[in-house]
Amino acid sequence: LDTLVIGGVKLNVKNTSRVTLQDVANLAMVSKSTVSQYLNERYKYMSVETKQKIKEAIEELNYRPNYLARSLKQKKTSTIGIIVSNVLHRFSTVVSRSIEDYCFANNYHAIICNADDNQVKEKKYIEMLRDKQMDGLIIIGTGENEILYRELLEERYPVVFLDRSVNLEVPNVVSDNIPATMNAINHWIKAGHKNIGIITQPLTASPRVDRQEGYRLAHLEAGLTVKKEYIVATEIENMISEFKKMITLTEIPTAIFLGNDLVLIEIIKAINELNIRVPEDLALMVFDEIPTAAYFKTPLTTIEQPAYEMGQKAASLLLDLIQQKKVEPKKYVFKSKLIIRESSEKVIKTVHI
Amino acid sequence: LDTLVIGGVKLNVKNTSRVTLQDVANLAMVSKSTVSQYLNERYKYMSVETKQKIKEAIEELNYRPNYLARSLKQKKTSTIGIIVSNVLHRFSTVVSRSIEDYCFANNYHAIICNADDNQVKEKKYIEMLRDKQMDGLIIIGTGENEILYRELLEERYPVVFLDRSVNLEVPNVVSDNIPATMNAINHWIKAGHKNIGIITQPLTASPRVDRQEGYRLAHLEAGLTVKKEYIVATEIENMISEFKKMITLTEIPTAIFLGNDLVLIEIIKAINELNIRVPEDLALMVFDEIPTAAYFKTPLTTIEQPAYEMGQKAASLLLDLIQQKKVEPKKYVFKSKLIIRESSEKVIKTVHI
DNA sequence: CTGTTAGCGCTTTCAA
DNA sequence: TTGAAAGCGCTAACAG
Repeated sequence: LDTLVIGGVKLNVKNTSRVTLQDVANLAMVSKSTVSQYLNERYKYMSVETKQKIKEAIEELNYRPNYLARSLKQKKTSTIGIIVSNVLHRFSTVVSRSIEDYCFANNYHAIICNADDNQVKEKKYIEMLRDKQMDGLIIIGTGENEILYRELLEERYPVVFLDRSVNLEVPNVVSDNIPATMNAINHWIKAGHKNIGIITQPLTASPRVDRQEGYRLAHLEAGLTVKKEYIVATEIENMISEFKKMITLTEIPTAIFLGNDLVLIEIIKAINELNIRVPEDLALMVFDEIPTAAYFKTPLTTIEQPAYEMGQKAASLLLDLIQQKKVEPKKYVFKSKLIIRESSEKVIKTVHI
Repeated sequence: LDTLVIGGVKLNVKNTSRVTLQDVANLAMVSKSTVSQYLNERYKYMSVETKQKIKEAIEELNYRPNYLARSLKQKKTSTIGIIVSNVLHRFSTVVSRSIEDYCFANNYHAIICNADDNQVKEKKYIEMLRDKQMDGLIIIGTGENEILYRELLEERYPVVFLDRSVNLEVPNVVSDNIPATMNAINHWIKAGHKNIGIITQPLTASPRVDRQEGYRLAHLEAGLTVKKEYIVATEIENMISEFKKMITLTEIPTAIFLGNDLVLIEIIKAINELNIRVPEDLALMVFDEIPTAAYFKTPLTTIEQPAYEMGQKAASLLLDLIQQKKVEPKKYVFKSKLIIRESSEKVIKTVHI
């Protein structure tokens, strides 16, 4: 305890790093509650002198309130948690930045956790965030903790799912994966492609399932058969070898659809190594826009999701939930956009016999 | 309050969402402190039956401890804050992921905040993180809050600076910006370039200053004059127009060094639009590795920083500081690596008279 | 208009 | 081996 003498009055004051509301009250010679009123801007019936005294005491002591104590008492932290499945996706970066912006503007805080596509890690983080009394959660889930998700809902804990949907009564912000992929595949079918492949990560997350489903539906609608050998859903580590298998089939695909940016980064390595020409030997599209897509050796055709808008929507839904406003527990679907560049533009000549 | 009857004993228990330690104690018919002992694994003198009773009560009630309350009492949160200058840099993504990994492995948590290259936002976040009683901070600073930084140090608050150094007695994890840039520029000078440009964001952050300095030193060492018109340090928004000015000088640079990935994304737009050939018309290098650098129309020469290692180091320094271990308040310098690809490889023919 | 009082949910002596 | 009591820093009824 330091001793501070002001106007002849001697006061004990804790050292600067741990000034409390009590210290301010002592110095201003009012009670704790009055200082608390002041801090919470409940000036209704506060005299000008009291206000002034408190203000000076706060400055003098360089006082800052302890949010932990406040939150404990108020039973709210004004903080939300974000579980990101994998921070290395560009999509995740943009989404979490968007959510943070929304929170900042609304005096909330966001804490971002990277589940790293790992179910166990996701579970630990969800529990931790609850234990730290986050007011709510936005989850870009691994999709593999359904029991836990269900528990959260049963306890009426505010949660919004993003990107990856779950079959639960909860708001889901997603993009139109099925129609967007159908549209992309149709573009190729119209250009004459008959042997189209698709590569995604394992089908543990709904967007991957939906993209594969869109691929399938486009084929069915066009009356084309869906060939098992052209459909790969595997871990990043095995992707190159699976790709190599696909392009050594007797009937090689003329076009391949890539499930996301991480898939692209793998496949493009192999394409380069094997000197495959894009799109002459193989046409390519990627789900997810890449900032430099236009400057590739062959500019890349991509599907752009409105990531920023999706983040804003998810954040606003969550804050509404937290503030007990009425929120429909439905899917909020966002439209994504096919951006055609060279990599997909090979025309297949049809041979007439 | 719900009523729960167990073994003929009637107990009042709060509804599931807010089970407290007191509820567990009631159900197990022991005192709060005994439960607390159990939670903190102080089993020393605890009877097997007590342990068992508590265990069952916790499961029965689905109890989870409130970290806020614990932190308030213990005066530590086991959480650190990360201030990132701009999440859109790939470097920041990798660094924060690295720090999070380190924390996860050490039972700490990291909360990431995006200062968005904005001094005011940075200040707000630093204050918020302190008010939330974070045990320490890793700052990739805007560099414009020196007074605040100094205050933190005076209060002996654990802080580590990363990427951007400050002239304070504090641990700084940085890469070798000056020699790395000199090395890169020397590569061009040896190839015969005499008119080399450099474009960075404004000189508010030390890496930008250092990269420009490395550029300058390489010129001085080689006895080449440094031309003002070849040095640009400006906001992203003005970058394209400044670049266009540079390439309409009477003596056009034959090579340009780009300060980071965000600069590249701007400049490459203009290069494409103006149909400038790289490296024939203009050689290019970028500070910062880009995952797809090898697959550009002209594969990009880059300088790769050991971002992951830097994150690990910063995190370990900070945890040491927090645990009162001795930490030298010096610069911890990491070596970056020049990765030569085509974009820089133009040989200038020297004309002999 | 301001102070008293009683907690928020947990930890931690100290005593029994 | 366990429990009682005090208190972390703050807020909010309620009195006065």
